[in-house]
Amino acid sequence: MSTRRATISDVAREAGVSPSTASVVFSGKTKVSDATRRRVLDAASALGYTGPDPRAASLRRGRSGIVGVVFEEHLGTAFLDPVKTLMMDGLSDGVAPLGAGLLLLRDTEPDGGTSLTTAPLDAAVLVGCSGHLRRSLDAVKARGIPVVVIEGDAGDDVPRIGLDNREAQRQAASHLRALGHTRVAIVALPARAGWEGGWILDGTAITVDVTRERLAGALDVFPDAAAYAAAGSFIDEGLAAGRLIFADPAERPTAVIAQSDLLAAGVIRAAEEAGLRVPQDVSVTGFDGIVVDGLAPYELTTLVQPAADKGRAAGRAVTAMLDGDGAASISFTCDFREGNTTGPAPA
Amino acid sequence: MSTRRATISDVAREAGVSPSTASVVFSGKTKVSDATRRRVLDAASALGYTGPDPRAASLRRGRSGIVGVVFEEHLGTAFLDPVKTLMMDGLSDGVAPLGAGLLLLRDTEPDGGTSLTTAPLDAAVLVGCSGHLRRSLDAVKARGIPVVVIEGDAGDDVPRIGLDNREAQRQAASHLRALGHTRVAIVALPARAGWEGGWILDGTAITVDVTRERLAGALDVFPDAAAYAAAGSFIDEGLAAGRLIFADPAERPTAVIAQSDLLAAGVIRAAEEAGLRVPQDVSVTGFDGIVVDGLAPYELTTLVQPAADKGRAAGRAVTAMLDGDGAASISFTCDFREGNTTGPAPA
DNA sequence: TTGTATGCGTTATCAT
DNA sequence: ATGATAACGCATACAA
Repeated sequence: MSTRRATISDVAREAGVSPSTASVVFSGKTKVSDATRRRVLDAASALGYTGPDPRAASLRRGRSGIVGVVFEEHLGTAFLDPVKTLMMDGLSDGVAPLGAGLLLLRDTEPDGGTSLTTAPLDAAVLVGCSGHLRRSLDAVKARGIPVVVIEGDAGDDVPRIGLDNREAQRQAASHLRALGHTRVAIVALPARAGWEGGWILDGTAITVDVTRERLAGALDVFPDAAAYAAAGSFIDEGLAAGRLIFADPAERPTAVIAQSDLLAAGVIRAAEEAGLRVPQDVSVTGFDGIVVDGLAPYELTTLVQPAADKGRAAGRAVTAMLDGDGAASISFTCDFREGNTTGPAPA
Repeated sequence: MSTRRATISDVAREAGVSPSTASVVFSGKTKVSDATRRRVLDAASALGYTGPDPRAASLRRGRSGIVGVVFEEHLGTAFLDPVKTLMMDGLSDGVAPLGAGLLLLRDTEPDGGTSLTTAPLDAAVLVGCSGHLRRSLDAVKARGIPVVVIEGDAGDDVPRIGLDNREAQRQAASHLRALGHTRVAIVALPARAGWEGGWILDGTAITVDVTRERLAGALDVFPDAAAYAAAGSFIDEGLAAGRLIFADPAERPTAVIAQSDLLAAGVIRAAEEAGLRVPQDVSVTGFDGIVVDGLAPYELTTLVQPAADKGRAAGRAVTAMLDGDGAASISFTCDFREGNTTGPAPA
């Protein structure tokens, strides 16, 4: 048998037309008479030709139809976070008009592997650029391909998809204050990469933007609140933090502001463990507005962030940039949602 | 400024060497004297050349360095499952020797989007091919690129990464029988795509392989056990199923075999709700061996499946196929792990 | 160790 | 509606 795969020229020859005509049959860029289309298609199936080679097409077109998504963490870790997962969904939508697929990339690339510098990308989306993704950013900028950053700051020339973290968190805090709470504790996201969990003290440097901004929002309302930064956004981390916070009955806060819904879920569990009722004895707020699997019957009082919209916006931004239009930074707004985990401060 | 990006020829000219020499400096395929390498690198940075264009390189090489991963669900849904997430990690490892990245693809592609037929893939991995991914499979086979299937059956000519679902589940069931349990209920995974949850009756067609196999394993030991198939692998689904199962005190089983750890976690919660202690009043087994966030202090009695290994094996299989070697199907084995959620049947 | 020549498979442009 | 032509940017076989 023939050892070589058929090319579009083979098909054209078999069909008795020119290669360009055959090409057009597949791309649909120009009108073709039904008769010739038919002949070309028949020839193609006779030769087992399944369509243009994407590699050649992308060279010729200058587009690969691939958008890289860069995470700082290990893939498995990244997707443990429902917010990131939703964002991917939105991103997937956002690049749809481009007809692009998403290539998963990690910040730290194994040697010789496909990386930002060697992958055939049309554009890239960096997720959570808190100083860490700097190298990736440089690589991408050097290649001159469009980039946008979600949840992070990459300088003025890189469009940024953000969130009103500080204002939103302030809203939740104000809600608690209005309910009469004064003794409040904060359970924060990690202060920096590799953070193992611990209290945030005066000298603690917080390099994660999201953590810093949400903390600032809470402190705007409760300047004296103590904050414990967990090692990650997990229920079990919230549980651990909650145990610390509820350990001393004398110092017990009447409300806990958690920086994520998962942390909040853990805090609630810790409260139950300590024999505290939510919200009668202690109020808890979350952040994100995701569905926390297994949290029923509680409905968190939380800030609902438009995670999927953020992804979609990022997709649209790179699409616009590829079309030669500029893309501006966008800041999204959270929605305050009152659930049944907050109530009046106990007397 | 210059409107065109520099190519390797430009660099070569600038450096006073031939294009092939410049090429070799970047690919490292051949020895180059330090002096010329230096000159080429300098010329490159002077021209702002950041390395070979991946599109051109992949056309020339015949490899794109991209492996497609095809899911049947929406991306966000797929990654809600920790098992899939772990599998992705393993897959990412498995294709590392290939130096390949992972392109996320959905079975049902939006028109005109990057798809199995238009993406520059070297190989593809189909996840969960229960009849549904058939079309994707055909597309990939037509293109003649290597495919492997995880958790599913794609015919004899497609290597398959499997699991001893039936035997493993039988092990858990036997464990329960040895503990004296006789009244056992099963909480299964969905019976088919789009399943909304419901009891599995005699006539119920089960098209999801995993569900069918695990069910068979449980029925091998408890032929009369009733089985409720949930709408998905979520804690809340397990909770709903558990409520049904524990509703009638007279018919209450002393043990529940759940087909996933998340379902088991929900069942445990339902038991607590019903005032039943685990494992004193009711035993619960899971499947997967993942860490269920928020389940502490319970440790599930479960079957630990090597999720990451499955991914790794899939990666290795496509790597082997690309190297021209054949790849055989592999079946992995689960490890039975006894936790504190099973105990002797109540008297 | 370096240079020369060639083609990878396509599609955009322009002419017919 | 169809065809001729010319890149797209690179890596390799082979010669020097």
